[in-house]
Amino acid sequence: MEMPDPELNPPQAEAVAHVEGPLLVFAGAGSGKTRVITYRIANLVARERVAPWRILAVTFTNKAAGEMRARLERPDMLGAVAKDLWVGTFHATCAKFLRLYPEAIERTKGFVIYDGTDQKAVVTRALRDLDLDEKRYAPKQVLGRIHKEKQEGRGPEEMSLDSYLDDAIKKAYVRYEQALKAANALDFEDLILGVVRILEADKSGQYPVEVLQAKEALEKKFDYILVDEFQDTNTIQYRLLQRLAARTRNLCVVGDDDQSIYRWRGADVRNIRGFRRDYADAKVVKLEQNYRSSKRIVSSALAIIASSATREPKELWTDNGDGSPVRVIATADERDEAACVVRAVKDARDAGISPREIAVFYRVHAQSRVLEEALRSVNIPYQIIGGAKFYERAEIKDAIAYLRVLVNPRSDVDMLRIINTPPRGIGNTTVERVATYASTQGFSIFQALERLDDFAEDVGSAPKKRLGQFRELMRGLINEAKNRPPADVLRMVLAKSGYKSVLDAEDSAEAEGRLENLAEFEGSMHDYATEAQARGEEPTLEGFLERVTLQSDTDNMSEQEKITLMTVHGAKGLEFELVLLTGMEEDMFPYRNQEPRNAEEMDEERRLAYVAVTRARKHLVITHARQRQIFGTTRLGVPSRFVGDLPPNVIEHLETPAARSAGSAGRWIDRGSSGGFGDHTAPTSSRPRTGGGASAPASSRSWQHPQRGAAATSEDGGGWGAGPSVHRKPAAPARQPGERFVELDEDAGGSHGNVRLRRGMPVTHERFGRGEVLQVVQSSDPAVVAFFPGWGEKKVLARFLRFG
DNA sequence: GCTAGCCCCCTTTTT
DNA sequence: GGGGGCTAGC
Repeated sequence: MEMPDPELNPPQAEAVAHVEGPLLVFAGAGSGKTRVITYRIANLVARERVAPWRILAVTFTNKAAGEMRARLERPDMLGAVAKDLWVGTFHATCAKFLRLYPEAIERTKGFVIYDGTDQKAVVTRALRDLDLDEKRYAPKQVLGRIHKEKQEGRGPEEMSLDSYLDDAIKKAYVRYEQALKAANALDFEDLILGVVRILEADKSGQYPVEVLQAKEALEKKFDYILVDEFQDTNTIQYRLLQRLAARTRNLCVVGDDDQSIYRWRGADVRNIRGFRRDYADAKVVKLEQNYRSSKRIVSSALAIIASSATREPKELWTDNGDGSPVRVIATADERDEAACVVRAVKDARDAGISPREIAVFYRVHAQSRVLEEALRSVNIPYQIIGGAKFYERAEIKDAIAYLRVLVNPRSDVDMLRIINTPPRGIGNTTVERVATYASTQGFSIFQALERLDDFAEDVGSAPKKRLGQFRELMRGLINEAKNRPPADVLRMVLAKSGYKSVLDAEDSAEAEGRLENLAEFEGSMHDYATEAQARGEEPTLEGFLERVTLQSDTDNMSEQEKITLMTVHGAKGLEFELVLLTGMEEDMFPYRNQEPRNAEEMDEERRLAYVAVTRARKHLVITHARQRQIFGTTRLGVPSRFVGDLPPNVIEHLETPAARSAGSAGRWIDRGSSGGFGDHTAPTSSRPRTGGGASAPASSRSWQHPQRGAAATSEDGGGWGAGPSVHRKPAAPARQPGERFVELDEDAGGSHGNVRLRRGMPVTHERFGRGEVLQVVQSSDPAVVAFFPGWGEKKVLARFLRFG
């Protein structure tokens, strides 16, 4: 078992060779981070003779974990001994440990993990039980708050009560926790928090022996801990790491503050600074050489991230060649954009680029449909990551609910889901009665059914009979499920519950689709069984269910000859030869729904754009549309401020014919000298490229950098709603990055700047004074028909109005 | 008790 | 545009 002799640059080698004590690695995009982590692990095992099972490597996704393990298992790395490493996500790792000591967190062996939908169902019930108005306390909001508290490591008792609503939220939190415990269930946060609580138990005598035993085992468990994507850890995860590493302090964290894109779900970049504070003696290594992308791509990325407010000082650079220009293509609308993507993909394929090396990114899933349609219509194979999730389809959730009840009959969320699915004459009223009886007696639904006679007077004789039949069905299934392969259990459940026959009888395309999905689901159970056996594990229903809940969309990415469509978030950690970044318009990317973004949110959008751009190795194509239909409305779009940030000397502006005829003046622009694949966008009629700054002629598509400098100062969207823009040229028909656009509702609404318009909304016009919107007129320069007292109905351009 | 239709809302999403 | 949740009416 010899260490490979990798070619590492000096900082990489430094990080790999570091053995004892804390280590902080700043790993710029494409700087060979994965390589450093794997080599470091190999070094620990092969050279430092550390037992592999005493090393924990935490990754961001299961896929990343699988790849890391696969690399380490290669014969030229560690080979078979790598199997003993603990490699996994925070959640999978904690679940694995808690399965060993479920009593320490007041659960039993078969505990289930509730996903977001299940969690929401529990909260909704809790709110109902507490008689809290669902309007005032939206389940989603309350759940969000509970998560936040948990991510910060606070139970209901430690909650800070800031507003008058918090009292109720605290009650809901308490109830939620009770319900999970009663159901022998955990949510995602519980996995982390549970382990932290074990580790933080003291010997004061108030903790049961199970907890102290688990604590002792866990404290001794790991000698070396490595964490990838550290910038996206949250408070509780960082606390977990600190506790796990308390004994040895051999904690190595790897991250890049510029790629922190999960603040909205609790991730805290400040953990990086916290690490420096908490481990003042930590060795700090910066990986700044990018091996992935061309110079043009790297400088584009740097230009985007440069104006981010808080950054660790570092400079990404590359030795790679200039590469082909970054193409920025103006398109007429989302269909034209999709057509443009199709052409680019075809050209790339013709140029010999493998489809698996091509990715199409967008900011929100809603953008994917049009792209999918376009690709399908020309038979370009694609895979789409995320979006309508397979496991969230009703029939799959139903099947999972049945399976989970078999493993864990106390799981009420699941019982409530299947008790009348397929319809078996047990209506809401009956279900509510059972649920009420159960909760007042402290029973689970299933336990309540076992005591059906005790509350028989509450339900009529017919419902009682049906409840009895359902109970017998479930008893039978539980019995027969024992010692059967998971896929067999599923087939049995679908047959005996009547689920399959109901779908069979329906004879509709929709039912057909559901049956296909269930067949696919069964296939995934077979896959799981095969994989488990390959690892030398017994395939179990519990194991399968855990995998289903803890797996991510990217985990299912295939290596087929297909191009990949995904959100920018999904693209983290990946790389492609060609990246097509679509929808680069203000308010699409940076995305904004209703509220204006604050500076922090804008910074996160910026980092997201940085992540998107740095995924590309050789070619980067950025598209934007002048007009876009999304969420049922048409928006007029101006190029994203991030496009405006790109250095003029690396980009090439192009325009589709449709964009040209639809939009303002402008022509195909092509330097002719551009490398890269096909030149589909380049009719020969070209005029000199606009470049060199603000002196570009106003009539051309000169928006690439008309207001450099100004844009940087209005970073948080200060121009929005703050009256006429401070950094745009109002006279030019060509719109500027950062300029406001108008969103039009079908007949009566829309938004202008950060204002969402409705019919009847008050507006103010400089000459006509205050009025009321009657109609919105969609055109390249949108207008409204409004009624102004004293003037009557007037059609005025939206950009001359103030709203309110 | 069931279901058709209506209304509302809409980031990103791991796990 | 489309999915999910709720209501009203059968």
